[in-house]
Amino acid sequence: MPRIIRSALMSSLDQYMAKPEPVPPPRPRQDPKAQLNFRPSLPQELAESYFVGAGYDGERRAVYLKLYEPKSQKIHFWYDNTGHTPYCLSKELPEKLETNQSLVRHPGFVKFERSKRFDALKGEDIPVTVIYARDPLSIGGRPTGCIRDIIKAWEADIRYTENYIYDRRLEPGMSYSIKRGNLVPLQSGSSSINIQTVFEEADPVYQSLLDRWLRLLDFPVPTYRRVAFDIEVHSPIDTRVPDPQEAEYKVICASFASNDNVKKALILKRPGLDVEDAEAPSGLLLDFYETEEELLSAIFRELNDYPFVLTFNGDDFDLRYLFHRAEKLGFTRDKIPIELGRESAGLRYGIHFDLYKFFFNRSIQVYAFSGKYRESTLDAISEALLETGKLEISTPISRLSYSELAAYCYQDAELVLNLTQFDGEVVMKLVTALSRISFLPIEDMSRQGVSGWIRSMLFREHRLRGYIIPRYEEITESKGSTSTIAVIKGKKYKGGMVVDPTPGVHFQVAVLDFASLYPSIIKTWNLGYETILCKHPEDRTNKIPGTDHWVCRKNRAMESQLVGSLRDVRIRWYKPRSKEKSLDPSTLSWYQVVQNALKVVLNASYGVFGSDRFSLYCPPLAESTAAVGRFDITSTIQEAKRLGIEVFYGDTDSLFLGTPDRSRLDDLIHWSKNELGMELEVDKNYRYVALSERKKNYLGVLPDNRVDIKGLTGKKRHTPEFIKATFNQLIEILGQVQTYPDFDQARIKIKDLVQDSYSKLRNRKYSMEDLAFNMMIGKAVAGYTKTTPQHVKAAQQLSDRGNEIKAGDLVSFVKVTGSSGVKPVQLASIHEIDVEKYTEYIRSTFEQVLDAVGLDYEELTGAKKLESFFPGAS
DNA sequence: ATCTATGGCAAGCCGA
DNA sequence: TCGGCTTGCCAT
Repeated sequence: MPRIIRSALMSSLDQYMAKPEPVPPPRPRQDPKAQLNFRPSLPQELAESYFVGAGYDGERRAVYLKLYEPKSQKIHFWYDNTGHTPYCLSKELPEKLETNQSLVRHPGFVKFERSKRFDALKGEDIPVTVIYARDPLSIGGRPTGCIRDIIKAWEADIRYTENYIYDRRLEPGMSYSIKRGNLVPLQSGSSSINIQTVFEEADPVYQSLLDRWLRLLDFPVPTYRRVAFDIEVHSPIDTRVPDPQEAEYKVICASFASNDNVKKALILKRPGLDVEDAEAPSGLLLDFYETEEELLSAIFRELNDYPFVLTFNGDDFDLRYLFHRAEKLGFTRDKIPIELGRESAGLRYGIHFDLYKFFFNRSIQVYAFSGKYRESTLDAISEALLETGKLEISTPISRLSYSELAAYCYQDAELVLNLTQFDGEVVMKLVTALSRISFLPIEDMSRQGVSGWIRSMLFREHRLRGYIIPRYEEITESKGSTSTIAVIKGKKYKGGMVVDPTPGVHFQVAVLDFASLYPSIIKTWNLGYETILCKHPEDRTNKIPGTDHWVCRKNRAMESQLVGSLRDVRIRWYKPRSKEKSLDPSTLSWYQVVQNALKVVLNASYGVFGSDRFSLYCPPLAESTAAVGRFDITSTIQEAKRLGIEVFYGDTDSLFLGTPDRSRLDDLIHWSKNELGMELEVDKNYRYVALSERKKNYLGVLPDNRVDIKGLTGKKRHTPEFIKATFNQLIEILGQVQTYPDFDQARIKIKDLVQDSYSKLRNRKYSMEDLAFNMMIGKAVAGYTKTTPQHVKAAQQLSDRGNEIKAGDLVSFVKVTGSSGVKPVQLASIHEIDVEKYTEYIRSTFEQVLDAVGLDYEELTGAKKLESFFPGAS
């Protein structure tokens, strides 16, 4: 066909794809599976749509993108038309590689191509050979016989869709259109912010990074049309969770809750249950199905309708079960809209977002949601974030009535949906922001940890700059290991510094900290795997204080620039704006989300280099970062003392300082900026701080009487509830103290408090739940070989009675008199409680605080004569 | 089989 | 009985 004609036909004809077939008209439900063939929309023209997903089509041997068009709220597909092919790199020349028969005869081998890459470890361009392959599995992924097993290959263990995204400079979460069959990025140019004035940066490379982040992070987030779903499976044994691989039992119910107001439960009719009796809980639609085939077909139709499908553990249960169950019932693959991976489950049409995986991620748990939920169960997370827990049912699922079953099943779907809707949809916004920062589509990002996000961001930057991505051992071999000795046995290098506290009560204390300490150090010290311990002899004098390491003066490190620019964008742009009350609520909420997403990534950006599972593992880099941190805080303390400022305490990046007058603190802040290049900020002011001799243990009272408690047993999770409650009352009392003499009053109140608690304990007025210690069991009971801690003893007793305890379970136990010393709450009675042990526990918990404020526990409880260590008290 | 790092405390176990 | 070690939880 002549070229001209072909191109004229491009809009109606595509060489790769079958023409879209018209959707068949609805038919009566004779064969429920008949209408399930999934036909993707493959438009030649498409208005601006969000790039939300990517996959590889093995048949067509091409990457496809899932594009979400926000107006119609539908997913459209675009297949690669650039001829991009899987590849890996070799440092050998083609002439040499051609002699390797198993390589050139490999069925997946396509061709060699000479090319160049910048080798950042050497600091020079090197020749490389690009080895193209027929499909990604030929490069790697099969158990044996892959190209990467035949030769020493570079960049051979990156998922192909990720490779594609990096090479094509695609930006997940951003907007694209399709014009004449081609993918076209939205021409937004650069962000509209004047970089130079906000960030005072002259380096053009650095400026372009700042500009990139602002462009990615200021771009709007669409409303994602989505449905949450959940299934219930009949199980003959009430306590057993059905195996999704076997899928041997019937699916009896599925529920859907969507943000376009679908609330329904699909129910399988069962003998002995009368449909007429079923009364739907208000607003919930009940749909009954005669056969399981019909039910599954209806579920699949629903899944094919939504661009986003939310589950809680759908990867490992719901979707997996449905897939295998459908196969068992004779559905052919093309009639099942689910694609199973090894540890994930995807959908043909939409994006599957498994909230369990995302909320389980420790970075998300700790930094994004500041530890509000402790267990990654739907119940615990909803209770913490939505303040609505699950309804408990006592009847086994198999014996519920239709309406009970529907209500029970639906509430899970609704909770899952709500988890993406509360607080102005923060979760969907957060996911979008993280996807843009990591250059990973939502489905991939949400299933990886923060190290995967950082890896992806760095790999992408390597590709962008034409750097070869070093192999793991190249870095460790050329940079060696660490030069400091860790304080804690078994650790690789020395970490942060903790200042010995000055015990006592200190009034008017300012807490200063370095803004993003480690990321700032990575930025100002030009730290990266390529610059630390560089090849240039003249740079050996550029020492990292407190180590034997040096850092390059000539080349800028990519990590330093990336981490530094993310840090700047957070500190100088999003963080201040996230507190500006004058902004409209939705902008404000987006800034808070971005600020938080950046915090999550930045917090991990130093640690990953010290993790031997990280692909750019570089211990001297992590070590140097921590060493500069110690240097910075030590020199700041020195300077503070020189300025006549008292230093009471400090930990890693924070200093507790006396406040002689504000101007002297300003002097210190300026000194830090000028001498260290570090931004020191006043984080908060305490009316008073109580310090004991213990590090990481203190109590600080804020001007509004709120109290910060750090590290004290009374606040820890495992502490029995009654002690926590009493402890909180103690804190309440101390929060009222304004000046020294007020401690007199406080002491009397505390005395009453403690005595009251004692008498309740002796009279067995507390419930078992109040008395229970709650400890997470870190591994299976059998895994404790060295010692048998108390919570393990309790778990053992439960196991003996057939109550299986798994790693990660919370064990509740009480201390009892008798040989074992402990019993799980379920098995103990109030009369066995060991009052002495509990008395002792109260004492030690309270002493931690009372010590610090100079009150003596013995006196308080009347065990010793009344006398105070306190100035101002009699 | 997933996991950024190190420093520090309390409690209890267990062998010397 | 003492002290080192294990464990869990927390601070940064």
